[in-house]
Amino acid sequence: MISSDVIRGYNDTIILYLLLEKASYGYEISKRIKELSDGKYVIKETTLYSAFNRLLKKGYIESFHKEQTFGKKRTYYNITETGLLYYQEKCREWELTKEVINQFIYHSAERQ
Amino acid sequence: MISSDVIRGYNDTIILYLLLEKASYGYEISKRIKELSDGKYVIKETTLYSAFNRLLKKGYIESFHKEQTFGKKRTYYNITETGLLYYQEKCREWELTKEVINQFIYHSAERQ
DNA sequence: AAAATTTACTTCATCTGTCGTAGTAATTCA
DNA sequence: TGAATTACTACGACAGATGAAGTAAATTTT
Repeated sequence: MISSDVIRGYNDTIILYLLLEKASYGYEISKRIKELSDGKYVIKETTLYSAFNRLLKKGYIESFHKEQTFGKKRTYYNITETGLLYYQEKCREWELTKEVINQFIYHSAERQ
Repeated sequence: MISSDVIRGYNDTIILYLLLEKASYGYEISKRIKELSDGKYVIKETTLYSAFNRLLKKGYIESFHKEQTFGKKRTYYNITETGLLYYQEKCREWELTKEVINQFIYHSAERQ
């Protein structure tokens, strides 16, 4: 299982990525993360919802409510323009981070 | 610059990697990190020394003093057997983590 | 020779993101 | 009808990173 210290700081990015696909809500996002990571990463509920609050405060996402006659009332989230910019910046940062950490990792065979 | 949240939890691994090369001490390790990362990552002093303490407590490194007639007295560190095992585990974890995060990153061109 | 810089740390307090525990409440499934 | 799933919220604790500040010896610059 993946250590939360590594993912830390990338949960926001992961969430923004999923909101780029489409507006969504907590439960759906958590399912999607598990799905896309092949079950290798399961985000904790509290981590997810505290990430939403952080992202809202920073203005990277917006919340709204859909009219719905079925199911429990959900809070949906949308990514904003600044949220997109932040996401893109994080993607560049990730490439850099990968390079740096790779430098200190023993790679079992030939690959970098 | 690299966000500390990502490196967080990999500082220990980075330090262990450098101690695998040879026994070393704080200042030298910090220089080496900067050097090997091409100046892309500079570890903070307090981060480094608190990492040493953590690693000592876990038994992943050992400290000793070299006899020296020159320079200020240094505390040298060695990696232990369990330290090596931990390092190897972290390397495997890193490969997994890369895969997972990559899944949520927009890659500008074709590469994975 | 004095002053500034570099080397080599230590202590302490604060911040942030993660996560455990717990609770609420509606809806769907058996 | 009871259990499980969906969809959250509140709160407190913890760990790692970091800023600020200080110490002190050694080296380099002026």
